Amino acid sequence: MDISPILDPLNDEQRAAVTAPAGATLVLAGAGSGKTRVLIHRIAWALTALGASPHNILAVTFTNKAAAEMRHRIEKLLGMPGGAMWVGTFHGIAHRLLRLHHQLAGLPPGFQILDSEDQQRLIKKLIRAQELDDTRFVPRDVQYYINKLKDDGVRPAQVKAGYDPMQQTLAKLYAAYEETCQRSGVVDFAELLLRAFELLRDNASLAAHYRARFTHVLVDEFQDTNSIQYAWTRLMAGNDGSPFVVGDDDQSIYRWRGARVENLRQFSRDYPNATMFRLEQNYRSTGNILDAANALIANNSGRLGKNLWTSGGKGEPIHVYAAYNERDEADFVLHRILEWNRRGGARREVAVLYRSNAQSRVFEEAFLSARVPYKVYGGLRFYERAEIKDALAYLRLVSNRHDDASFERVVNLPTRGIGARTLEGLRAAARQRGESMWAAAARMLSGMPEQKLPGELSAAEAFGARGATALLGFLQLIDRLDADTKGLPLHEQIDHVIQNTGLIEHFRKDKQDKGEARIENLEELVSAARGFDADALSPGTEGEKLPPLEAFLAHAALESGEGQADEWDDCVQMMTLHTAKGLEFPLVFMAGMEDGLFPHQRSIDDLEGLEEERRLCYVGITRAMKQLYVSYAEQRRLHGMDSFGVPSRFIEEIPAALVEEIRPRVQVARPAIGVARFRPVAPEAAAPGIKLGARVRHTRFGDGVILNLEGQGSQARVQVNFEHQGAKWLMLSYANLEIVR
DNA sequence: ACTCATTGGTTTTTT
DNA sequence: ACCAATGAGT
Repeated sequence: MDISPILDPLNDEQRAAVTAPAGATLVLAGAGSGKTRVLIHRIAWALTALGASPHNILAVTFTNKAAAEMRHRIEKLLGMPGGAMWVGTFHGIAHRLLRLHHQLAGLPPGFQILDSEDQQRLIKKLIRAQELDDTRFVPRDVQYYINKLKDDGVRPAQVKAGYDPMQQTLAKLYAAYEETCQRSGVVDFAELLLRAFELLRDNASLAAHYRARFTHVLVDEFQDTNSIQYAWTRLMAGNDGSPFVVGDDDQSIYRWRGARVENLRQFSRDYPNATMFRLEQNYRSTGNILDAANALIANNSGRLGKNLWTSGGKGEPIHVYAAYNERDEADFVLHRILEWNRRGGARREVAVLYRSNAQSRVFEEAFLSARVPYKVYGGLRFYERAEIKDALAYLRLVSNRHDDASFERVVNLPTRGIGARTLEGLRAAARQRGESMWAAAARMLSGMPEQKLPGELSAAEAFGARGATALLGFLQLIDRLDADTKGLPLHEQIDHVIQNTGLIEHFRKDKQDKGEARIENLEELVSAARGFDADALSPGTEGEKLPPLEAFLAHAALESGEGQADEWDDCVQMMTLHTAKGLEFPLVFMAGMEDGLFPHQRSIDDLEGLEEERRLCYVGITRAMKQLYVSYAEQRRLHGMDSFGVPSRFIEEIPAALVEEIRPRVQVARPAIGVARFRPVAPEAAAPGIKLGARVRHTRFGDGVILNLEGQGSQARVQVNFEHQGAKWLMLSYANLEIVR
């Protein structure tokens, strides 16, 4: 086979990495240095020069999108289908393993996947069931606690709760949660990974089988792996196997969800013979943009070290705009985009990046009124919509009666007279016997004589006559749906369920326009099912055939369905900095660059958090190919309150030589000659009594002492050390400080 | 069971 | 400001 297409498009560094000898390999790849390309060409290299077959390849990514792209590009490069390769996300591949070996993994054959919303609802139910104070045990926090333990591989039995009653209760909740999941036959996302890990850890011969098979294990975005993913990768690759991992410690922005950058270092320790490569030549951005990124990230400690360079030119400076407020900022961005447009630039080449989703609003309003098409990424995805999840819950019950989460979701939707009382009785009964709600209901309503446990109530006692009838109706409904749809094609199954559960009527009643949209979404679900082809999604199935309904449900949970339909419309792209990772745009705006917003207030105080924010900023800067605009608002309406901001510290970390400040348009009356703000104004003149050490009062921040003064006239700033809020920089002209004493 | 008012809380996101 | 979740009242 001709290997020139594999090696020719590569630079020296890339080629060295791609042709590395079989064995552990670590590629530190800077932003825009051809990371994915190296991964893909490495696979091609393994298949040609190293004599591997597609059967031997396991390639793991974090997102479905990345996995799909990888498969696509390999097949294109090699000109052949790579069906026998395992290419997928950590979760997808873990899922596949668990389906194949569900018995060894201790799972029922039809187990289903709990997404994080389902998980939270279930946890909430458990907290209530244990009659705990849900202000002390916040479902979200408990969810985080449980997932953290799972990410670290800790099972309930191994939790060290000590004598702290809070910890003990949490540990009890974790145990109860696990029990419920196991009984219901459902698995959450963290559980997929943990089970797959334990499966290999506890079954030496199975692990040996896969190690023998996957002689080439490749991992993308290695800096995003958590402990379990890393441990699993090691089991899969073996200690003397050939893991080929690619990552960039400077782009680690998911520490908050369990990612461990340390895994990059750990890799070198665990594989002392590993070859390491650095990709530092950047093909994306101008020199100025790279210099800015390099300078910024140099402020982080403990980096593995990397300096991006380009053979291209310096390009334009980084533009910094100090907006008066957030609307002025949006206006500014809008006009620059119109200008870009006028000069022949496409809208899809432009990205507006921000720290948090709420910030998109002002831009949307500005774009809307100027009729500039835009697309906001993020937000609710298809399979996460309430009505879709309702329909899926029915389907899940049809497929598995013991799924309590689904049971609770739809037992009274649409309302059929199964109220809180009835459910409480049912929950209590189920808890007492340690069975699912379905099982408890069926048992109590069967009318069969049974042996009662002491203190157990009869159906009539527990639910009342009306509740009992209604509940029986629900059980019969589900059974009927199951019987009526057996053997039907998937989409007809789903259509039948939607038509016969009363969901349509339920949403039709919705007075607002929402009901209509919901019904359309349900119809869309049917057509999604019609187009669903399980084989196309996980090719190379070797006896891992799943009933179509179950395959579809797993698909819905694992791929929440990021619609890529209108990606090619010519729209301005708007998204958070996190979402932007891995993408590139000729023109990039980073908006809302104010301390407290970015870096975010909640990360500002600890070093680790701040460094992660800095990496996020690094990610943002390195998205830009040709032009980068950075902006902040001196005044911003946040949570309904006006507040004054100071420029993000990250702006100052960009060398001044690379920056060109854009002066705000002169407001209101033009000064007669020259620029007023350059006229020296004694601080006293602007604000009497404002001097170092003075005690001042701020309407929001309270009392404090002036630490520092800077700037002149309308640009004057003060740094005040507030008694309760700590030190803050404020614009003197907006801060409205009152001198105390 | 549904409607309306009040309350709390607001980073980032995949799977 | 805005959303979701809760609680009181019809």
